[in-house]
Amino acid sequence: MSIRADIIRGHTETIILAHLMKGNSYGYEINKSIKEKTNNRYELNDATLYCAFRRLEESGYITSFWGEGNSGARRRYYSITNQGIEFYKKNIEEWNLTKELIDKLI
Amino acid sequence: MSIRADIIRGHTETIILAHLMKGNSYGYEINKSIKEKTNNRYELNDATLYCAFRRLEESGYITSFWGEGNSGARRRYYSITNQGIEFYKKNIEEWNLTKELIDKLI
DNA sequence: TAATATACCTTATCTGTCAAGGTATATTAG
DNA sequence: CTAATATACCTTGACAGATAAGGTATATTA
Repeated sequence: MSIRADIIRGHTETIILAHLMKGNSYGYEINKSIKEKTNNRYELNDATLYCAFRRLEESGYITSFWGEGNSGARRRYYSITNQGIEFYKKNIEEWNLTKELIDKLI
Repeated sequence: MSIRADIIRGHTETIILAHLMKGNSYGYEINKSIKEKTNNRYELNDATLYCAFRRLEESGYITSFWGEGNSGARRRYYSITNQGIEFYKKNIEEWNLTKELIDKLI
């Protein structure tokens, strides 16, 4: 069983930030991690992922830089900002409230 | 604290069906019930609600009929179908899986 | 040498939600 | 009696996040 987009919608940014809370990372790695953590039951669409990076960076929640090293394909690394950390924490609280409310409603 | 639309998105139909699982009802009543159950922390936008009714009826998950009785404003009642009950149960399972996955990811 | 994995990006389209507008009736407060 | 509020439904246009489908480029493995 897989999950509809509308159900995950709105959590994409929080999922990315959660990963960045544990250290800098890049798109491909984050998505692989999502796949692994969910035992292949979920992964982000490429476009969704990179779109979310743009939004997060524009909002000041992450910063980006091209990775050093000349082996392999180039990587754009992302780093969470202090604002991003605050935003992440707020989203976690919101998720806990959401679970509570939806469990009451359905 | 309130909840962003994107977080609830996708649950509207299940919330409506959950209400109809307990008996026939109409839009205004369903929305009032949502408000009460969540202590005014959440309610559906009118347009969202009536849009969802259309989708659910087109999909065969609910049927509708105008309420009898000549007191008060007219009401369009909705009734959940067998297909709707199946769909509701599927959505509940999906929600349980979603909670599990998101809790792992964020 | 071909296939696969890594790694990033853009564009057009889809879909649920919402703001803002509307109609109409019944009840309550002044 | 009248104004305000509650009940009850509906439509339209716009928004925003997600997706499909396309692309580029390098490194590794068969």
